[in-house]
Amino acid sequence: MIAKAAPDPRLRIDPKGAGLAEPSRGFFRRGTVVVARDLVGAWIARRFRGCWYAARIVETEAYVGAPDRAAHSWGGRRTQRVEPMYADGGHLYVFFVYGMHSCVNVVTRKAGQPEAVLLRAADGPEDAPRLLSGPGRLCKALGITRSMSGLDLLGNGPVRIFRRRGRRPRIGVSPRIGVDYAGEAAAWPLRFYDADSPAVSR
DNA sequence: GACCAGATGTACT
DNA sequence: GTACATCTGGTCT
Repeated sequence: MIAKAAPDPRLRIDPKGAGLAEPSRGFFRRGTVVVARDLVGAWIARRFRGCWYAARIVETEAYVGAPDRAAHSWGGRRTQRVEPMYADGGHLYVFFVYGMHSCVNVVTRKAGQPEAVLLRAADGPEDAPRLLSGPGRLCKALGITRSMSGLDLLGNGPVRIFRRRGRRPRIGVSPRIGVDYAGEAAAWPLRFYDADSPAVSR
């Protein structure tokens, strides 16, 4: 049984009026860097008690598997926690960190290739622009918990990704945040963000 | 801006 | 048993 965590009511949407399209499995099986870029401007949605809650992603980071010292799957590490990273593209990897925060990742590539995209921030409502600005806050506001790690984003699950046609955001690139321990990988330009969003940190 | 405490799961010895 | 983590909110300057 999946633990219930309520999303913030301000994120509630009408799924009929949203005009959003769901990407195919192939979208997530592509290279992790490309997916990380394309997820900026996409929407993450969560179903809770029959209602949908959603937010527009504005900041992501790519974690590129065994060669990436910052990734939990670095060196091919394969433990119970990181097992969802080895799933097929389009699954969810959620982990708990610093004793109090959850962080949500979208798994990329094919099964057995442990790469993923961390969702760092999304646009919040006007009266709470910081509600979703940071990986811990984003999880909290959408009610995403560790119990959802390993879920499939495609199909009929409670967490989904959608894309909207039209204007693509202006993308900025930088090294990843909070991975100073990762040696030379800490400098790799694997963070992508919407250069025009106020929810993006630093 | 810098600094720091907080709370605990996870990986490793 | 021990060290530390894909972070945040508060305080102080």
